[in-house]
Amino acid sequence: MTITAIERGLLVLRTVAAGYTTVSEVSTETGLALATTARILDTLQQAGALTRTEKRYRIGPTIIELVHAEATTLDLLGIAKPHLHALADATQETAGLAELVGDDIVHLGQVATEHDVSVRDWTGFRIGLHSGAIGMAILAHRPRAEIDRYLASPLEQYVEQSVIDPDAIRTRLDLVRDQGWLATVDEYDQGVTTVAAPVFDRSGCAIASLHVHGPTYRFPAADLLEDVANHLVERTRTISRVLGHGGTHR
Amino acid sequence: MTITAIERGLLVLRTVAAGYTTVSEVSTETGLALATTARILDTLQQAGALTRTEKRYRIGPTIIELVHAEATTLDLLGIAKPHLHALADATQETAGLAELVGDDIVHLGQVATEHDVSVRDWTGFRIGLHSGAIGMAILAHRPRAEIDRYLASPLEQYVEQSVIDPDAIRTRLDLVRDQGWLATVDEYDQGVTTVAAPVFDRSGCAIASLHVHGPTYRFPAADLLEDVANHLVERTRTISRVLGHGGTHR
DNA sequence: ATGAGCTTTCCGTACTGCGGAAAGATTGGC
DNA sequence: GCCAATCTTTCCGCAGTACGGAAAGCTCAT
Repeated sequence: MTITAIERGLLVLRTVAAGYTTVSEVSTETGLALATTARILDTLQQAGALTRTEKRYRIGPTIIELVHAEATTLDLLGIAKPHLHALADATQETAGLAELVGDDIVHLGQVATEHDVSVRDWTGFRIGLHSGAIGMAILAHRPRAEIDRYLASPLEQYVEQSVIDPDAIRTRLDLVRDQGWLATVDEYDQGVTTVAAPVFDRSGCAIASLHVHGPTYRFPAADLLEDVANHLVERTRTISRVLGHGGTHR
Repeated sequence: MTITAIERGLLVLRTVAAGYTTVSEVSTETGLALATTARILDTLQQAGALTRTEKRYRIGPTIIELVHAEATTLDLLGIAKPHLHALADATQETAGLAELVGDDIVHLGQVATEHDVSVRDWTGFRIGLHSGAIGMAILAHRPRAEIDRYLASPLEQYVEQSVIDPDAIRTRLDLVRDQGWLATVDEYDQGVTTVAAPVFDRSGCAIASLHVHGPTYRFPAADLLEDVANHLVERTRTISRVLGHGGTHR
């Protein structure tokens, strides 16, 4: 059973987008009663989904914001996808992309190698920035006030090895800024090592990170951490450039 | 009184756009009961406002289409606005822009001169393509099959002087193609003369038209029709170029 | 096999959303 | 200025929709 009022709300939005902009035009086109149409239009307007000029309605900021959030995400993943494939091939481990949303990271997508038969898919998963390399790679390149505010708030201990001491986290953030990447062992998930590097937007703020992760017992292979990290940083530099940034190390 | 179900639908959409993508995440974030949240998500998904991959939701095509319709309209009007002002100044009459929507035109905006104190604002008004110069300027530069289909359908007689004979309309369309513009007297509205020219997109199809209109008793001034038409065509050529088109007459 | 956590479905019922009608507002013709 | 036409807004009685607690179902880790 679906909700008729929501269906009608969407029908009215589509009708307005199609160019029928007054109460009576929308009522005629949708077949809804005038009073019903007026009430739906008013509800959508008060919620910001429609705006009203005199007696005519048009699509409002709330709808535009929905798509902006979605389109930005789709663009970033599209740009990153070939790089994720390249990283997965080069390292023979899972490569992934996560973006900053509020004080959390959200996984946008990942690419596994063919021999990773039972790899967990983190796509859509959301977790705090301090949870591991993926989040701290981003946090290190956020405005100072934002970092201070985040570290002043209570930090959740996701696993036994979660680092929640602000000073210890600051040390890690310094490391990210110095070398351009961060590796964490067993923090994001038990038995998983993660190497991550930040992706920058035009303004120089980190908005996402790219990472490679694998089981700690085999990843990274002996003496190959720097190699993986260099591959990673090279890819994030390219992606950042596409987004209008000059790269971390000029 | 507004409609709670529609408000909740929009709240759920905003929550998904913010990165909370599963039923339980959305329920927790919004404070809605699990069953309620599940039903709202399902309704939005069936209407195309959300899409679902496994147990995660994201913004769907219906919402993206809403904004596309709106954004395209806003872009075109923004581009045309300075030209409308220039035309209004040059002719001392009202200049306007209308776009093609289905088999109709919809007025996007108009600019009146200061001495037009009681001019009617057609913004948002929708009417068939054959209603006058504004629509026929567009129809003349649509694909042949589309013109045939339109002229084969019953045509509404909006006013006494409406031309609804397909052969007579085809003659007018030929005229538009020959000279680049069309003038009609008393057809769009009683006592109003309209001069219109088409605006082209990148592919060479007319998607909108620019027009100047005024009371028939004074517009256009004696022997100045060609002058007004030339101003108009010049402006539509510039706008079309911005949209990626080479112009009607190379 | 079992427990935890999440999703889906059920179902009794309260109150939300509905629409016809009336009141109000605007516009244009005379 | 008056009046008719048309559109918008508001009212209100009521039918049935949407609600949410609870249970059933599913998935995954141990």
